[in-house]
Amino acid sequence: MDVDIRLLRTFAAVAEEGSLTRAAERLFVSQPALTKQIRQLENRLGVPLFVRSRAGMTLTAAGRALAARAPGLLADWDAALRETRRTASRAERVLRVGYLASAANEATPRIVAEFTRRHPGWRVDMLHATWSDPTAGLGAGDVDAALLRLPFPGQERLRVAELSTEPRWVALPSAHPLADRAEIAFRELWDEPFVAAPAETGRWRDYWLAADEREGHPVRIGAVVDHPDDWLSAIANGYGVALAPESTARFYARPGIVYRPVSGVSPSRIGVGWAPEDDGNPVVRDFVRCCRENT
Amino acid sequence: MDVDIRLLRTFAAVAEEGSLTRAAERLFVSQPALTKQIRQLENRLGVPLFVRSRAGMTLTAAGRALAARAPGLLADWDAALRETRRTASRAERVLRVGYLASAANEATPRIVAEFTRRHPGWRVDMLHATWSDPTAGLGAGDVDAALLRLPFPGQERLRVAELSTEPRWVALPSAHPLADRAEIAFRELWDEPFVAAPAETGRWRDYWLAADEREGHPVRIGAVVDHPDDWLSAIANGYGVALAPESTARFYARPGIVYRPVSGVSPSRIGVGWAPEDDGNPVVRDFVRCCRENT
DNA sequence: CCACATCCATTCCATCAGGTTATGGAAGCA
DNA sequence: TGCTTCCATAACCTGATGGAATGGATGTGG
Repeated sequence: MDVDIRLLRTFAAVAEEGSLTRAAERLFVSQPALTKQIRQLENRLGVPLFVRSRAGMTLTAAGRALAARAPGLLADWDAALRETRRTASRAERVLRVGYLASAANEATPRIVAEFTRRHPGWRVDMLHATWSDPTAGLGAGDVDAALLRLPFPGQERLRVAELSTEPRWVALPSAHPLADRAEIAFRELWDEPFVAAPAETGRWRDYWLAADEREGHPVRIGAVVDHPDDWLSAIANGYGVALAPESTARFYARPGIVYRPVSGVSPSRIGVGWAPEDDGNPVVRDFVRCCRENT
Repeated sequence: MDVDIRLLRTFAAVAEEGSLTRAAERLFVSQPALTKQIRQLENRLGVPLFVRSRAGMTLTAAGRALAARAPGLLADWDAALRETRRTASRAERVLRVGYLASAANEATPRIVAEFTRRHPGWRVDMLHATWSDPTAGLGAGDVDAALLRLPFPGQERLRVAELSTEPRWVALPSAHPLADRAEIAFRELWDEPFVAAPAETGRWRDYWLAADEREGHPVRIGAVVDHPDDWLSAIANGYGVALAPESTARFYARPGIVYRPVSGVSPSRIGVGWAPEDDGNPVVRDFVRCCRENT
C-alpha cells in the first residue's frame, strides 16, 4: 500500500493540466506511461481519482482531496531533502556552487581563490548547469550558491546580488551576410532565425531572444538547445543566430562562428544567487562577499 | 533525483534501529535489500547518511537532519492518503467496516441491517483483518469503523466504544488431558504451550496469552499464527492451546478441537472503533449507534 | 587462541515494474 | 466522411529490486 512520491508528482501534474496528454509533455514522458501511473495510484489507494472523458481528466471528490494536499506534501518533501543536503555540505566543509556556462568568466578563479584563502579547509565544488535550469541548481537546492545570468524565472524566491553587466553581442555563422560588419543593430536581426533555450525556461529564454526589444516583431526559432556545445554547433551549422554576452566571444571562440557587438539591446547582468534559508549562513555570505569584491 | 517514499520508510526504520539486520527483520525483507536501499538513497541525495561499523549503522549529521524530518513527512503522507480514502468512501456512499474474525458475532448482521435501513443508498463493506493488525485497518485508515477486541495497541489514538463482554474460554486439541473437564482453572494452563498472535501485535498478543494473569509465570509459545484457519490447525495439531472468546466455540467449531470455559481470567471485551477525525461524521456516528443498540 | 557470533557488503539470479512505440476506439468538428 | 483529440491497450525491452548464499571484519567466550 506504499505509494511512490513519483506517482504523487504525476498525479499533481495531471490534476493541474486536466489532461494526460499535456501532463505527459510537461513531464517529458509518454502518455501511456501516465495512463499506467495514474491507474496504479488509483489501485493502490483503492479509490478512483479521475473521471475520464474525451474532454480530459476530471478530478473526483477524492481526487480533489488529494490534489489539495499534494503540493504541500511535495514541498515539505523537497524541503527536507534540501535541508539534508545543506547539512551534509556544511559538515563536509564543501561549498557547492552552480554556474551557467555563460556566467562563469575571468573572475571565477579569483573568487574561488579568495574564498578558499578565507576558509582554509573548505573546498568549492563548481557544478555546471544546463540551460534548461537557469537557476543552476539553486531552485532545486542542489547547490549553496550559483553564478547566474539575470533575470531568470523563479528569481523572486531566491536572493540575488548583481555583480556586473556586459554588453550583449551576437554569435553568427561565419558565412552569414552580417558576419563582416563591425557592429550590428539589433533591428537588423529581427527576421533572423534564433537558436533558443528550451521553452520551459520561460522568462530566461525570452530574455536571450530579446523578446521585449523587438517592438512586437515575432521571434523566429531556428533550433532549441540545452548545452553550450549544441549551441555552438547549431550556430555554426547555420540553424540560426543568438545573442550572447561579450565574454562568450573569448570563452567560446570557435571556427565557423563570429561574435559581433550589437546595439539596441540592453546589456546582460551577471549575479550571484543563494537560498533565503542561507541568509544567516556565514560561509555563503562570505562567498557572496568574495564575488562582490572580485568582479 | 526523485526519492521514493519506500526509501524514506526504510531509512527511518534503519535510523531508529541503528542496524540493517534488525531493521530488515522489522520490515520483513532481507538484509541485503536494505543495504541496497540505503545506498540508493545516499546516492540519489548525493549525501552519506550513515557511518557503517561492526557495531551497526550510525547517523551522520546529514542523516540526523533527515531522520528528524522523516517521521513528520511519513505521517503527513499517510494522513493525506487516509483523508483521500475517507473522501472517496463518503462520496460513493460506502461505509467500510473492518473486523477481526473473533469480534464479528451473531450481532453483526443485525447491526448492518439496521444501518442500511437507516441509510438507504448506502452500502456496508465488511473487510476481514488478519490478527497481525488488531486495529482491523483503522490504524492505517483503510476503514471507517471496526469491530474489535479490546484492548489493542494504538487504542489511545482512536475512539472506541465498548459493546459487550464475553467470558474467555480455552481451545484445546480434543486429545488433550484437560479436554473432558467441564471447566478449567487458568492456572492449570500456565505450563501449556500457547498458540499466539504475531509478536508485533504487542499488547494484544499479551492479552490473549493473559500474560498479566499468570502471576509472573513465563509464557510458553507453541506456534505463531496470523489467521483463524492457521490458528485452528495449530491447535488441532497439538502445537498448543489458546484462549478464545466464548462465541468462538460456536463460530469455529471443528473436529479435533474442544472449547471449555476457563475460570480465573478476565472476560474479553468487544468494541467498535473509529478515527477521531470522524467524530463529526454523522454516518460513522450512526453506525456506532447501531452497534450499541444491537448488542 | 581458536571457534563463534554479529554486522554489513557482494555476487548471482529470477522477477517485475516502468518506459516506449504503435495502435485502437470514442467523440467532437468541419 | 475524414480529421483531430482524447485516453486505453498491446507488445516489447531495459533496468531496478529482492532473495539466497557467501565473504570479510571485528568482537567474545570457553
